[in-house]
Amino acid sequence: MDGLNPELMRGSLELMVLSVLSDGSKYGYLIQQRLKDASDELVDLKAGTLYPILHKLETKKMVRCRWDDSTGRRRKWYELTAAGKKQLKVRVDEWQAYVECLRRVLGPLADPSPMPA
Amino acid sequence: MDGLNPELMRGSLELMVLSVLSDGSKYGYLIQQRLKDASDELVDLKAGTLYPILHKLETKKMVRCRWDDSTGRRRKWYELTAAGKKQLKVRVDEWQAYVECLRRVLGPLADPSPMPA
DNA sequence: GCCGATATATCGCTCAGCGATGTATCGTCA
DNA sequence: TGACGATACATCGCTGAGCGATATATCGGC
Repeated sequence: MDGLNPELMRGSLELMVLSVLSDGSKYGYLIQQRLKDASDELVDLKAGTLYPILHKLETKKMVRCRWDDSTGRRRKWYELTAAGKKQLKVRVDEWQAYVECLRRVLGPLADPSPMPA
Repeated sequence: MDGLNPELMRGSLELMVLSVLSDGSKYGYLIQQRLKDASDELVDLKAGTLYPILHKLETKKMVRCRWDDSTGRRRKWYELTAAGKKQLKVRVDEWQAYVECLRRVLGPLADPSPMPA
């Protein structure tokens, strides 16, 4: 995590990983890069965060994985399972509900208040 | 927390408490109720969560507080300090940035996809 | 040959949230 | 009157996410 409040990110990292995997299988390091790109450098998942997440997703059968040793670089490719895709939808819905809820709680504070005239 | 993913809420609870205090001073239990109301029952802060947050905000001088023993009910009223109001603005901005960032990361997934025709 | 980037893995710390528990008062209903 | 649920505040200790630190190994460029 970089420019964003790290406390806020807690809980949405798994969603982000699932999301990045939704447009095709990727290996860990690539996921990390894609996430950084997609977020304008704001989300920079540390290795100590990313890999445990991937292992957890694998245990829960949300992703399947396959080692590729054909190049010098050992790479572990991850792909969403059907359960993973379903889970992603659930997580996105949870996220939308959360945002909507916060909007309600924040009330007028949530509105982009322009410079006072 | 009730209908929402509790993992997601982590990190935004303090923001919510500050937010509820922004329209006037309140005591703990009242904050809890207001938050529940404002969120359509979705956010139900437990006492074991709320009071430590308030103590922390007090320690950080984000709120000032005053006991009211005039009624039988011992109540501790909390009020945002100037620093607290400033902090609230910062937190709201962080929240907006976070939401915007997630929208970018989720990409097409973030769009409300209607029933397929 | 050294260094930074690529690539994965694990251990252990920190800290937020919260369940459990404790205390005390109030209003209501039997 | 006594029981019970709501009001009102507090603290202890557990769980689990995130991550810093550390380890290992390969690759390309200078």
